[in-house]
Amino acid sequence: MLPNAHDLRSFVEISKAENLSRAAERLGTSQPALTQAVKRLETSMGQSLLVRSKSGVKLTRAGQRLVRESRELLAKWEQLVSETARDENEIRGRYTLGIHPSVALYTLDHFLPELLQAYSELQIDLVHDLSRKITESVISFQVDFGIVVNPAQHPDLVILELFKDEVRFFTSKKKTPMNDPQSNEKVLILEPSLNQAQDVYNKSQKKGLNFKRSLSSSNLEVIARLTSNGAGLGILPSRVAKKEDPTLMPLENSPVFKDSICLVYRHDFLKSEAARTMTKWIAERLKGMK
Amino acid sequence: MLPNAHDLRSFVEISKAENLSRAAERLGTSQPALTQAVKRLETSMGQSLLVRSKSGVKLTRAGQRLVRESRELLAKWEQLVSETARDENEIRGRYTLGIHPSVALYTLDHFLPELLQAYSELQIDLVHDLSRKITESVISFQVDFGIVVNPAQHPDLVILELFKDEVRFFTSKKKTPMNDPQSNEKVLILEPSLNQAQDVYNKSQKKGLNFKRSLSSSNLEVIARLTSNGAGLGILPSRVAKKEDPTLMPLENSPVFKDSICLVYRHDFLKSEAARTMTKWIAERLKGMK
DNA sequence: TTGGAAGCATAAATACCTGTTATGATAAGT
DNA sequence: ACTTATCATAACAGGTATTTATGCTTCCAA
Repeated sequence: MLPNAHDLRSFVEISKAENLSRAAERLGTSQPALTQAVKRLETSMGQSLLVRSKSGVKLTRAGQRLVRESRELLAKWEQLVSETARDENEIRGRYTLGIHPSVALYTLDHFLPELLQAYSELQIDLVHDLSRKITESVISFQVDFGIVVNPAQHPDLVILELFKDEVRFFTSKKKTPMNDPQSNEKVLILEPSLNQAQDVYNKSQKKGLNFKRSLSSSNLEVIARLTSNGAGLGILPSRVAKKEDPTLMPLENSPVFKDSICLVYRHDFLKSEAARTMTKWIAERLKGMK
Repeated sequence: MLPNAHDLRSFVEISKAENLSRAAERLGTSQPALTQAVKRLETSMGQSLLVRSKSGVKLTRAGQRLVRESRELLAKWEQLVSETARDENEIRGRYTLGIHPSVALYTLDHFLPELLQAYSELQIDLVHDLSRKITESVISFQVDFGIVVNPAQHPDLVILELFKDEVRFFTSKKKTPMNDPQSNEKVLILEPSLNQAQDVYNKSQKKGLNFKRSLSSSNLEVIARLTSNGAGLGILPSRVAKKEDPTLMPLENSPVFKDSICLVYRHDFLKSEAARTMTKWIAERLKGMK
C-alpha cells in the first residue's frame, strides 16, 4: 500500500512536536485525524512508528527512519512538480531536433552554436534521417521538432517554410565522357532513397535523357564530390552542390524539383518557453536564407 | 497540492500502454477512473501530460518527465518500506549502546569484537556517560540499550542483571604515608560524581575513617593508577581495580557498596531480530562474569 | 486521596473524494 | 456509411478522511 504525501508531512510535524495534539494545532487539523494518519502509515509500513504515552509520543526506530527518509521523499515529490514547471517557464531542458544530415551541413552553422551559447541550460540532441522519417518522428513524439524537406501535411503538425531549394542535375566544369549529356558513357549519380532525385530522374527520361550507367550513394556530399570530379551527372539540391563545390553548374534543360525546407513541430510543442524561443530563433535566422 | 502516489503509479502504467482503456485493464480499474486520475495529475502539475487521440494517448514532454521522476519516487518509497522491514527481520542496522567508559573497558572485549564479526551488517555506536545518564537516555529513546550500574526502575525499562561488583577502598602493596589508614597524611582518591563512591566515603566516615586530604578524578582508571602508585586510598569497583593492577588489595574493614551491572532496554526494543540477537548475545557472555 | 488536566484512542456523523456505470462524441478503419 | 476503438462526461454509489464528542489513562497538585 502506498502512502500519501499529506500523511508523511503530518508525520514529520509529529516527530518535531512529539505530541499529537500540538502537532494537530500546528497543522491546522484535529488530533484524531493525526491518530489515524499515523495508523495509516503504520499499516503501510507494516510496523509501529510511535510509542504512545501520556506525555506525548516518541518515535520508534522505524519512525525515526521514516522521518529521515520522508524529508528526502517529500523533497523529491515537490521537485517533481517544481522542476517540470521550471522547464515550462525557463529556457532550459533537453530537446531533440531531427534534421537530414545534408540539410544539417548547410543550416546548423547559422543558428546552433549561437543558440547554445545564448542559453547555457539548453541541451540539444540531433537525430539524422530522411526528411520523411523525421516528420513521422515528430508526429509520433520521438523527436521534438525537425528541419525537413517537403513535409507531408498532418493535422497535428505545424509547418513553417524557411526557404526553397531546387533539386536538379549538376555537372562540373571539367568535361568528361561521363558527364557529357550527349555521350553514351554518361553516368547518373543519385541518392536512390531521395524521392526528389527519383522524380528528377523520371522526368529526365521523358525528356529523352537516358543513362546506361548509374552510381548511387546514400550520402549527398559524396554525390556532390563525385560530380565535382567529373564522374558523372549528379542529381543534387542546389545548396548541397554549391556548398561542396561552388563551381558546379546546373545542367541546361534539366528537370527541376522544387524543394521547400521547413521547420516542423507538433501543435502542442510550443507550450514551453524554450520551445517558443528555439522556433523563433531558427525561423529568424533561416527564413529566406540564400 | 502534491500528486498522490496511486495516481503516479497509474500514470506510469498509462505511459507504458499509451492507451487508457488497456492501462485500465492492466490496473484492474475502469477507463474513466484513469481519465480522472490524469486530470488530477494535470491540475496538480499545472500542465497537460497527455495528448489524447483516437488511437490512444501520447505523453507530452512534461508527461515523459513525470514518468521518469515518478519511477524514481515510487522506487524510493518501496525501498524505504522494504529496508525497514529488513531491519526488523534481519540482523543489521545501526544501534546505539550506552555504557560507562570504565565498565566498557572490562566488558566490551568479551562480546563486541565477536558480535561485529558474526554480523557484518551490524553497526554499533557507543555512547559513554554516567550510568544514570545512560539509563535516562535509554528511557527517552536517545540510545537503544545500555550496560549500566544500578539502574533505577522505570515502567518502560527492562532490566537484566548481568553480574555483581563491589565498590570499596583499595590500596596498593607498597605502603606509603598517603595510603596508611592510620596516617594523618592519608589521601582519599575518588570520582566525585559516582554515587557509589560518595556512599562508601560517607560510611567510612561513620566508621571513623577521616581524611584531611582528597584527590579526585572523573576517570576511574586514573584513580586506580594513582592508587596503585601509593598516592592514596582509592574508592573503586573491584573489577576496575583488578583490571588496572591485579595486585591492588581491598582495604580491611572497608565499607562496601554492592554494584549490580545490568543490561537495560525499553520494552519495545526487542521488536527487531537484531535487538533480540544482541541482547541474548550480551546476556550469554556477560552473565555471571567474574 | 481525590479532582483536574493533559494526553491519546474511539465512535458516530458528515463531508469529501474516488471509482463505477452508462453514455456521448469523435476519429479511424473497413 | 457503418463499425469499432478511443477518450470524455455525468450521475450515482462507495469508501475514506475529518470533525465533533467522548472515553480512558496517567500525572500532578491540592
